[in-house]
Amino acid sequence: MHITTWNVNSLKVRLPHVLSWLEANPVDALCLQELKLPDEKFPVAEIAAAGYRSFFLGQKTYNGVAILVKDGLHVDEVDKIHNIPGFDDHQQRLIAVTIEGVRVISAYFPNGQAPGTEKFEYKLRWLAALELWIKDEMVRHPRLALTGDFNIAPDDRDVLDPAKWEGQNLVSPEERAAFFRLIELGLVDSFRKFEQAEKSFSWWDYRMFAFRRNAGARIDMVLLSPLLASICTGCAIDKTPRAWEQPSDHAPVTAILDTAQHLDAKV
DNA sequence: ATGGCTTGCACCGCAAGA
Repeated sequence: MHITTWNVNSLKVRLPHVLSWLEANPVDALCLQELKLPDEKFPVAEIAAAGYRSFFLGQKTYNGVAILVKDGLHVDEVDKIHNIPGFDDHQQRLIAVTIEGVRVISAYFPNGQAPGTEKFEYKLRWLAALELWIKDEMVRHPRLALTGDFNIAPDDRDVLDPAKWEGQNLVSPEERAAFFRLIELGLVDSFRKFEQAEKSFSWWDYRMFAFRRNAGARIDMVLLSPLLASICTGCAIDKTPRAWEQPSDHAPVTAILDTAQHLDAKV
């Protein structure tokens, strides 16, 4: 099973990219963030024509998340979740479905603006609620993938110039501590399970020729429960769509799970 | 250097992203 996360920064603008990327990369689940459109404008038909079912939670202008599931895969209909249970939020930032027994979560973590701001406080509250829910969810779903735009660069390797970033949003000690509390729950950063090129990033600012200079950050991730991590055979960032005309500022990140191996192991 | 791009909204400049 191939699971991808991609912050598309407007699904309306990026739909052609999503469709051509899927044609070349027919993954099983494509988790999207920053749809920036209300549910009534979600391009269900176009995505269905490409062979995918859409599960989505949108809103006007901001946020919005979705999971596109390849036709033929079983999705547990009663098991859908919209936003973090128990966390009262009008921002649409999380959706979860169960695909072939794998709990797949598409999450758009708050940006946080800057430490000390109200938005940063909201980010920390959101992260605390997420941790609480994920802890329970991992008990209910031993096969769990938490994917999305984390808006946290967990390690100094995950930005081009750590000295420039010090103390700022995305790398602050509070955010990194919240990220490592997820890791302490047992989640594995699938990207770091494998040898990767140095200076591997998933987001590059639109400004200052950041992509050309590779002035980026690795903030988009697929975290896996221990059971899924044990059958994960690879994780990669695909930089190609970032170089397309009118791109998203984020690149898709794909984790590969050898689910057949898992089923054999369970017998 | 609080700028630099890109998007959506709603009116032609603003908020928000990371």
